[in-house]
Amino acid sequence: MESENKIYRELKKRLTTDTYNHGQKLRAEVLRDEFGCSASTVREILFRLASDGLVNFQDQRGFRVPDLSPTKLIELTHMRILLESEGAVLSIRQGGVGWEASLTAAHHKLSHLEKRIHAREDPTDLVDLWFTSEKEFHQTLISACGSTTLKHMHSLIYAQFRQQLMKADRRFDFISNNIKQHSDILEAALAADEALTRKRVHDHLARHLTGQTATLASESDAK
Amino acid sequence: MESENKIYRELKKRLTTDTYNHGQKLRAEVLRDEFGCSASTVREILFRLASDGLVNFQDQRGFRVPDLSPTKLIELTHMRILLESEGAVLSIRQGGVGWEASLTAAHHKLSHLEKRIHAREDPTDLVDLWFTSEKEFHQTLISACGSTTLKHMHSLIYAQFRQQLMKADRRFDFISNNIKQHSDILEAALAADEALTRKRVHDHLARHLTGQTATLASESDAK
DNA sequence: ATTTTCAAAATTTTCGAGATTTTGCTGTAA
DNA sequence: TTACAGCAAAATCTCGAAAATTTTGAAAAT
Repeated sequence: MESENKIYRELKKRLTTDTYNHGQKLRAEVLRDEFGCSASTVREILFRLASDGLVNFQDQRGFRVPDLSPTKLIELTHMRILLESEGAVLSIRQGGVGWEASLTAAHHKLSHLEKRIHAREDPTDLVDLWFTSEKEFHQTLISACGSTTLKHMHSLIYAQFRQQLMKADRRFDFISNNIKQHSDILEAALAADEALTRKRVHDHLARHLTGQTATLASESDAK
Repeated sequence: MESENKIYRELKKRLTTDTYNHGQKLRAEVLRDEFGCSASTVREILFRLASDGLVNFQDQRGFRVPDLSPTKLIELTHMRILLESEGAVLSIRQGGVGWEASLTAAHHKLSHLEKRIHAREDPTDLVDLWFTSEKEFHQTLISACGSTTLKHMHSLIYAQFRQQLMKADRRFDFISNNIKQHSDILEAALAADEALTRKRVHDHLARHLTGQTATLASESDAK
């Protein structure tokens, strides 16, 4: 079972990075050969990933990588805004110095990495690190919210979001004004400005929604 | 697999009603005998339920019904408030007459049922129906929000909430002012009053949080 | 040329037995 | 009495193969 978790994590990583094509079939027998375990074990893992929303399952038709879906990406973005705004504000209220410190630390790492990537020509080997750091920054942002449930929901949504975005836009996020947006969020959070934090989290996450209809209720409240 | 889904639904029903005790072990071999399938099949189903948060899994130690946790119940309540407020407001904006009609219908059924239960002495045989109707009312409330993802998250949270509440308070919900609260929500929703709908959804769901610290950020906004 | 039929091939699902790990009991020593 | 091994029983996990189902592809019919 320890190896089962290992395989689970490896597959999850592949599904949230760029390894497989959307719609691609995931056959238990193929993965069994690759990982050196039985097909039943793979099947269990694929069921878990299906519950996570990272894999599609159809009765008698096996498992597939989800299709690219702009609609889905919009929905996931809205959920992230909802959960991260809420989690960030709660963290501001309850986090204290410890939280501020860890958020600053997470931002520093991410910021440093983004600068390195910008400097280079071919950042392919730094991409993995960037993904880890970006995720960690957003997780830290909500880490002091006091709700395991909220954090768990967020991690489910985040993984699906990453999966969709990865297929939708291979140029990734570290271009343009992404660095500034992360800094802006940190600034608002450290200032304990709840409304501003909400707005900046929203603006940061909504950057992929260009031209889309505003279907998030909180959006109208966020000025 | 059709039978697998059947077993999944049956187990889910048991876990969200009162069949098992918290902490109780769920042994694959026992369930296998009961459902007439293999232990591996049961194992798959239990893994799915574990991902849904309705069952706890520990490596090499099998599956258990989750313990009663007041903290968890509070967190789930907060998530419900967050998701249902958002979903209700979005539905108000996008639902149209069709949504209003179905919400009225759902409320009518629930209301009728609650009156029947109040009239009787022993409502045990109506309880099942009430659970279905209560769930349906809340699902209908957010049904026109336009986000499959939001609805899916909500259904996960709702099931866990029901599971926890069932163990925490066996007197159930149809006591006290529950009838009025549902009517209030319907009224606010039909009036398309977004702020009032948020407030009434909040008040309705927060009724179990008596004396608890207010850890939900939206709470302070909801006057 | 298109559709239908049917059997072979491929894939998915189910199953029970063997391997591994945990649990509970018993006896021994401090 | 308590603590700690050692051992037996029970439970869990892994696996490969049999059974059931779907897909494929070629021949026959329209």
